[in-house]
Amino acid sequence: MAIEYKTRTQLVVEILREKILSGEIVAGQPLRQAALANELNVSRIPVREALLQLEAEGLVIFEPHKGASATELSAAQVDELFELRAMIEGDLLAASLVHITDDALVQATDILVNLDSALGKENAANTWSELNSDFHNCLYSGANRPQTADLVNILNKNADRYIRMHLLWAGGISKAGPEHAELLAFCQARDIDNAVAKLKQHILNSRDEIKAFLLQREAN
Amino acid sequence: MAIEYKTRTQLVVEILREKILSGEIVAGQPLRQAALANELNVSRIPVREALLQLEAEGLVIFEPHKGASATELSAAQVDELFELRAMIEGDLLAASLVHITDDALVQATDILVNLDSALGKENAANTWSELNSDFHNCLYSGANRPQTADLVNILNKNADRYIRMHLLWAGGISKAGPEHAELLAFCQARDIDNAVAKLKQHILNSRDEIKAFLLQREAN
DNA sequence: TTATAATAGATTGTATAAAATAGGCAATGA
DNA sequence: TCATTGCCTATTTTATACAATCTATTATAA
Repeated sequence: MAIEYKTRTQLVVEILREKILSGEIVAGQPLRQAALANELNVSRIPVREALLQLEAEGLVIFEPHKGASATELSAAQVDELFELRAMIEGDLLAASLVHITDDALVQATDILVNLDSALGKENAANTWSELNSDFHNCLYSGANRPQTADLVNILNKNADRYIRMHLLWAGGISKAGPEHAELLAFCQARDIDNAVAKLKQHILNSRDEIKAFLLQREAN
Repeated sequence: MAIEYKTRTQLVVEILREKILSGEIVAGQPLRQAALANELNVSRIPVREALLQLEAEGLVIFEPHKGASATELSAAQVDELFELRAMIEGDLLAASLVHITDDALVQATDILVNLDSALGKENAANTWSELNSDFHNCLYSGANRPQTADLVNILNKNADRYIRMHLLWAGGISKAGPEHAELLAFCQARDIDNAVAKLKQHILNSRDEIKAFLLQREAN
């Protein structure tokens, strides 16, 4: 297997994204380029370019001469984000199920097993959200729509921070386990209508749980 | 009206985007940082950062140590892009029409007048596509979904290059004029279902025209 | 006391210079 | 002749240095 070369910028992107998603960098907090460069032992240029990339992902916002900061979390944004996801991912799943291979479905089953067993473990949030993303991407693999898949991944990178926060708080999206199983069953049966309905319901359910948590927190 | 400050990076973004959209920079052509910096009379750093932003918009692709190039145009991409637009913009319009103000509709009417008269003029492609974008955004102004609006604008920046190309070739999207008028009429009547249907049809029609052109060109 | 202007310090934005990497070409050996 | 190796050049990537801009604080005047 070929090793893939990574530029420092790319490494910094990954580190910062992880810190934002995990909550180590809290929303609204200004991101000082010099401090980050010092901490990561690189110059400011790769840090700057990494922040620009994260801006494109929506995790960071830039203001000229005022610098970057992690974007805020709000219930309104969650609403919008998860509704977009429900619509686009629903469409993507429908397109995918027409052509999806048995291989992909077997792979999805495997991921699901790991997903369930990940919940109790050490740093559940990281593993869980990664596997969760793998599971969904696996189901969309038959769609053959690269641009839409990219878009979904960007939206998911944004949704991820909310999901992780909720995982840390409540130990998990309560209904996710059974919902995943049902979704997979519909997919295996190539029952497009029910699969799409279940997927949308699944996404909107997690929206509701996360929103309830955020509203409660905003009240404080 | 406050003038807005622009960094050199932002200026370079605008210039390069314009060159790609207008076709002056052709797809696949490598974009040499040093040459661009020289031409625009800035250093390579702003050029680099501008290219990174354009990558986020999908107009440019980066390969480590090989540099950037304008992305290729293909009929398959048009299909995906315009179907995404039809879905998302349809949803956005539905959400918007519930709350849209009369002011916004009057403004849309004005834009439409300019749009029609722009067709014959000097550099029709630029003006037309800008006004076209304004018109659509105006109709979506009631939705109050900033994240979705951002997404739509990114997709439109991508679609724009195809639209401009087609404008240059055929003088215009043949059905756009009457379709815009019909769409606006449904919006003024707050007839959500028909408005959304018309919008989707409008987007998918332009897709068909553009795809036909691209397929013909690819055949050569 | 309040508001406005001036100044200092910090931080970003940009330019220039140095280091790292990829791709091509010539030299060497089978 | 063909393949392999090492070197050279073009280009990107990163570092350092400097200039422009913003923020907060202090001083001044109404």
